[in-house]
Amino acid sequence: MHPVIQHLKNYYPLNPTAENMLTERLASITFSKNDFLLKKGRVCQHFYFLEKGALRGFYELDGKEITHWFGFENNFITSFHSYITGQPSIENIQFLEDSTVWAISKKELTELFDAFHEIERLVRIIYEQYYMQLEERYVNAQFKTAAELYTDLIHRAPHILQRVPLGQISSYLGITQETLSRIRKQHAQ
Amino acid sequence: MHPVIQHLKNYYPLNPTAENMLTERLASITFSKNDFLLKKGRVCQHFYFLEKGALRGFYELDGKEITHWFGFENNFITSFHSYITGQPSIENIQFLEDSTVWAISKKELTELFDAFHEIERLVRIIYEQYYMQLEERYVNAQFKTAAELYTDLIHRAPHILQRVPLGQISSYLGITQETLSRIRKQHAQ
DNA sequence: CGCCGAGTTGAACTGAATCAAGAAACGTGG
DNA sequence: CCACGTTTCTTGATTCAGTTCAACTCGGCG
Repeated sequence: MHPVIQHLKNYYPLNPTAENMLTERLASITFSKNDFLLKKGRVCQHFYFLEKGALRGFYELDGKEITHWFGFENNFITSFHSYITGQPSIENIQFLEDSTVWAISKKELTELFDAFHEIERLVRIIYEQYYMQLEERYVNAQFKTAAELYTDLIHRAPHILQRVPLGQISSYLGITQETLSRIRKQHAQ
Repeated sequence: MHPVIQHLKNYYPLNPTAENMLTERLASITFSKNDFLLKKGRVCQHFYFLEKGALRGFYELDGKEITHWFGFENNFITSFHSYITGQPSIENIQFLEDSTVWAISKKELTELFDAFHEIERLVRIIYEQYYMQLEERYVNAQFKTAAELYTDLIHRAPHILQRVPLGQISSYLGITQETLSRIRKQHAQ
C-alpha cells in the first residue's frame, strides 16, 4: 500500500476512489542531505509528506539561523504561512539527511477538496492534530528552565540528538549552544 | 443579519440553506464578568463565538494562574484540546467583562459537517487562519526581551491594557508582573 | 598534514526573577 | 455614599540562570 495512504488511515479512512485519485496526484521526490525543499523568498506551492529522512525549518535572525521546527518520518511538511497565503516564505526548509518525500500541489489538493468532501475532512482532522501539537509545544516552552526544556525534548524525541547538530537543537529550544552543551554534560554525569 | 454569519463571510461564504441550518443551531448566552465559560476538569463540548466582551484561558502552575490566551469580539472560542479529544480540560475559560457568546455543540457541528461540505470547508479555512496566528505568536515570542514583547503587544492589541489586569498580561507574555510594571513605567516616560 | 566546522569550557556580565514592603484602586456591605 | 478589606500595582534590594565573548579541543576530510 502507498505509504501516504497508509499513514492517512491514522486520521480518517478514505474510500478507494478517493484514495486512488489522491495517489495518482502524489509525486515522489528524493533529496540529499543539505538540499533545500524550499528557500526563503519562494512561495511554497506544495504540501509534502516525509516518507524517510529528516528536515528542519529555519529563518535568519541577527545573522543567526533559528531552527523553529523539525520534520521526521511520517510528518506532513509545508511552509504553512506561505502555502496558505501564497506569499513568499520567510523560512527555509532544508534536509538534514538523504530523504524521500511525496508532494502534491496546492492546486491539485484544492481540486480534490472540491471532488471529495472526505479529503477535505481528512485535512481538517489533520489540522486539528497539528494545532494541538503546536499549542502543547507553546505551553510547554514557557516557564521552563533550559534544563527542563532539554529533558523534555529527549523524552519526546530521543533520536533527535543523534540526528541533529547541537546548534540547531539549541535554537529550537530558544537557548544558546553553549548553554545546551553545558546542560548535556551535567545530564550525562 | 446574524452576527456569526456576518463574521463567517470573512472566511468563506455559505449558501443560504447552510446559513439557515447553522443559525438555527446557534444559541445565544450572556455571562457576567468573572463567570466561567469552562472550568478545569470539565469536557468542552461546544464551539463558541464571542460576539461581545472579553475572556481568557488560563491554567495553574505552581499555584499561580498562567493566562495563555485572550479572546475578544469576533473571536472563535473553545478549549481546543478538550473539544477535539473529548478529554477533561486542563484550562479554565473565564470572562473578563460582561459578554455575549453564541454556542453550538460539537455534536451539532459535526452533523452540519456531514450535511454541508461547505461548512466543513469553512471550519478548515478558519483553522488555517488560527494555526498561522499561533505559529506567528510562537515565533515572535522566542528571542525577544521583555520590553520587546510588551511593545509588540500594545501595537497588536492597544486596547488590552485597558481591559485586562496587568498580572494576566504578564503571565501571557511569560514575564513577572513586577517586570511588566517596570517596563510600562519606562515606556510611559 | 593542516584546515574547518562542531562542540566544549571558562570568566565576566546582564536581564529578569525573587522576595519583601508599600501604595493605589476597587467593590461591597452597612 | 462612606469605610473597610481585598485585590492590584509599584518600587527597591538581592540573586541567579543564561548570554556573551573568547579561547581551546576534537574529529573528519580534502
